[in-house]
Amino acid sequence: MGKSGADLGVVAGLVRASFLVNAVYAESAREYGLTVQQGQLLCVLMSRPYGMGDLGATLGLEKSSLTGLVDRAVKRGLVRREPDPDDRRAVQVLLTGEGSELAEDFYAATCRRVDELAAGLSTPDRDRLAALLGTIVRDNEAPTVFLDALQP
Amino acid sequence: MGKSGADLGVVAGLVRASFLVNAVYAESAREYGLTVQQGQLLCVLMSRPYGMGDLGATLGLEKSSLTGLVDRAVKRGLVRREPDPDDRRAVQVLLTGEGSELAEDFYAATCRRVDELAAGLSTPDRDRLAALLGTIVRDNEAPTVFLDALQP
DNA sequence: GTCAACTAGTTCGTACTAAGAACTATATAT
DNA sequence: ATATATAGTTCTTAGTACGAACTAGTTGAC
Repeated sequence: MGKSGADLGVVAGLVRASFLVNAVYAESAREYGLTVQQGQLLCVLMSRPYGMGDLGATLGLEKSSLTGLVDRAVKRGLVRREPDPDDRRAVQVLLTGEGSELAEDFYAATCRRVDELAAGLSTPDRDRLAALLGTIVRDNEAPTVFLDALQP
Repeated sequence: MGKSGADLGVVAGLVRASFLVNAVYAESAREYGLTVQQGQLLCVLMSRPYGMGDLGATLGLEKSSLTGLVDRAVKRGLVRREPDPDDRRAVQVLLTGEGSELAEDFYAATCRRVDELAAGLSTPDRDRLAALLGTIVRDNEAPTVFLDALQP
C-alpha cells in the first residue's frame, strides 16, 4: 500500500485500471465486429493517414505484424493503401468511407464505456484524474492511439 | 477537453495510460520469455490456486481459450493442474516452484516499470492518483489480476 | 434410487495476432 | 555507378481467442 495507507498503490491501480480499460475496449470492438487491434488501427487512422512505418511505431508493432493487420482491414473495406507520391516504396494507409463511419461509431461507444468506468467520480475528481493521467501520458510520450473527445 | 481546460480528458487519459501500461507489461513479459497472457496468468496465480472457471472469469476468457493457455504454461513447467478433492470434474491450477519464482521476478520487473511511468509525479500526486484509480477499480470490481505491492 | 438437467473442462475448427528472417524495390550518399 | 539504407511484403512458427460439440461428474426431482 502507498505510504498514505490507501488501499491500493499507484502501480496496482494503474495495472488494474488498464485491465478495465482493455476489457471495455474489447467489448466495444466485439460490438462492432472488430478485434481490439482492428479497433485500435481505426482509432489511430481517425486523425490522419499513416505510412506503415509510422503506424507500426504508433501501435508498437513490427512491420511484419502490421502487414497482415492492414491486409485484413483492407479486405473488410475499412482501410485502403495509397501510393506515397514522394516515395514509390512507401504507402499511405487511410480510412475508407465505411471505415471512417465505423471508426466514429466504435470510438464513440468506447468513449462512452470508458467514461462509465469513471462514473463514480465527482467532476472535480475527474478533472484531477485527467490532469494526473495527462502528465503520465505526456511524460512517457504515449502515441496518439486514441483521440481526445471534444466534449463541451 | 475537460471543462477545466486541461489538455486531455479523463477518457483519452485512461485509454492512453492503459496503452502505456500494456506496452510496459509486454516489455516485461518479453524480458522473461513470456507472452503477456502467460504473465497475466502467473500474476493471478500468485495469490492462490484457481479452478479453470474462476480463472476464466478473472482473466476475462472463455474456458475454451483458457485450456490452451494453461496447457502451454504446464508444458513450460510454470503451472500444474491438480484434481479438486471436492469435485472430480474440477481442477485446481497452481504455480510450480519454477513458476512461482518466475512470477515473482516478472511481477517485480513490471512493478518497477509501471512505477517509472509515474516517476514524474510528486509523492502527494502519486497518492492522489492511487486513490482515484482505486475508486475506479473498486467501483467496477476489477478482478485481482495484479497484486498490490507492499512497499514500505 | 434413478433419470434429467446442469456444471467443469477438454477438443476441434477457424480466424487472428505477433515476431524474425529473407526478400523486392526504391531511395540516398558517395 | 555502386554500395548502403529504407519501405513494405512474404513466409514460417507460436500463440491467442472463440463457439460448438463433447466427456465426465454432480445435483435435483420424483
